[in-house]
Amino acid sequence: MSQADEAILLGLRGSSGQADKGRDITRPHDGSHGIPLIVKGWSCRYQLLGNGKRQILTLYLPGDLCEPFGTLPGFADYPLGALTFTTYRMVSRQAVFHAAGESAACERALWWDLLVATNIEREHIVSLGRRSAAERLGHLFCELEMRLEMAGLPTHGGYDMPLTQADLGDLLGLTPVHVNRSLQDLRASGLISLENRRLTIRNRAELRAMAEFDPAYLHAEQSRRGAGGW
Amino acid sequence: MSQADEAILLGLRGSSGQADKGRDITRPHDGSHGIPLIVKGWSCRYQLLGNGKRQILTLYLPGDLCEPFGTLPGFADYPLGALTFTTYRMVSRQAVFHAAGESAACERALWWDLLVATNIEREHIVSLGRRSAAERLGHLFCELEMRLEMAGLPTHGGYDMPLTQADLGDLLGLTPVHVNRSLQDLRASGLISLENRRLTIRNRAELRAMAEFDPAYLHAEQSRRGAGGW
DNA sequence: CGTTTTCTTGACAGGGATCAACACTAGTGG
DNA sequence: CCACTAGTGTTGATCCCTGTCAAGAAAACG
Repeated sequence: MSQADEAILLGLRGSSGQADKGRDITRPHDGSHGIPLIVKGWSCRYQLLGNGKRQILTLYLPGDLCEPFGTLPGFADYPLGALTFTTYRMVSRQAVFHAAGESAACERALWWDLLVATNIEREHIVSLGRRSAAERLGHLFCELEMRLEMAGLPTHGGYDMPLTQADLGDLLGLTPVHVNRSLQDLRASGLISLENRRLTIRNRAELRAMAEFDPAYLHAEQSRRGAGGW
Repeated sequence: MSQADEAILLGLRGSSGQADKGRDITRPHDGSHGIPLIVKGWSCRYQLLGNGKRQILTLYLPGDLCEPFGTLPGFADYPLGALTFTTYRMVSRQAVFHAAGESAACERALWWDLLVATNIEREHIVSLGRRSAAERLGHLFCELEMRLEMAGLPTHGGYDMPLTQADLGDLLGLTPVHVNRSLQDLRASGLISLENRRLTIRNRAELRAMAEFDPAYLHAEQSRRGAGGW
């Protein structure tokens, strides 16, 4: 995708908004506002259960378009909440479709986004189903590093990781207490350090190995390339 | 979607194929064959882990189009395996796009399919992250009942559920042994019966309540309706 | 029928949950 | 500037849900 095409997508018009930490950006049944494009901050789609538990479904970082092609009316089934103070832009479905029609590279970028988002959710399923607590954390930290890098954010010497241990628990299907203890294990193993909401990967190779993190599913090599062979 | 439109989608041309139980229908890097449309049998997309564990990502029932808009070349990241003897048809991406262009209802049906598939994966995440073993099983059985019904397959008086307890474990992130014991609990509670691969829901209301199954995420009411307001 | 797969059961171990304090940090207001 | 408060991180003790290992039944299959 060329700079120009990227500019088209990132420059999509739409009403800007912001949400404080803990507030919802979007809720089911509150009318279709369009597709949120995260400008700053971390947010997530989540589900609340009867017993008060929360499960975070997907994490959105700055630059992420929440659902590239949006939803049909009446399909916004899960709330979108701000995990930190977040600013965003609501772009209309039509604007996105228009951009896709204008440039083949744009359209391809949107498909790419959709498929990578799907893969991220699938890796999430693998983590929740078959990985231990420490492995889930390790996998997440590896994924975040790559995603931030792909979004053009700096990750040299670590990155800011604003999630609380409770957030991590809700994302990875664990209790805050157990997140705490697993983090200590990771620190003790010399794989990471995490203090003041700043995460540093101290031994990337070993961390990736223990978490079985294979970056292929993020298709980073295609994220900024020209149109492929289709 | 009218009968005619549905016929267009279900009647999509493509090379037919079949796979015995346990064999793969599609593997990463084996060239792009198009989009598999399951005709008969149950299949799944899965991932294998280093220690031999398997995690099933999504389950496909007869009539399911595996990824409504297909993937981009080089994006088939997970194998598609047959859980029972399966027959399928490989339809080309172009054919699907052509059908979508021909009829607005067709296009809408494809979007619907994409969004419902996404919701199913998200509920899967919730189950794996926050539900107990018995709840996961209960939720799955409720979901399968609805999906089979939506696909036009009979569910009156129960339905055939060909998955082994090992398959259920790989789907729900559990051990076969624990699946076995949790099933016995569900039977003892009078919620279900499962024998000879036939499942009967004995108390739907209570089963849905204990699993917190809310059918809304499947959007059944829109699956066979005409074009909405978009 | 014999063979393989699947289901069932028992004993035991362990990862993660739960409950409950306490420490630390940061923001607030007097 | 210093309590005061609320949120977050840390730790300990204990419980239990689920995993592991192993062996038999039962069913499916050729």
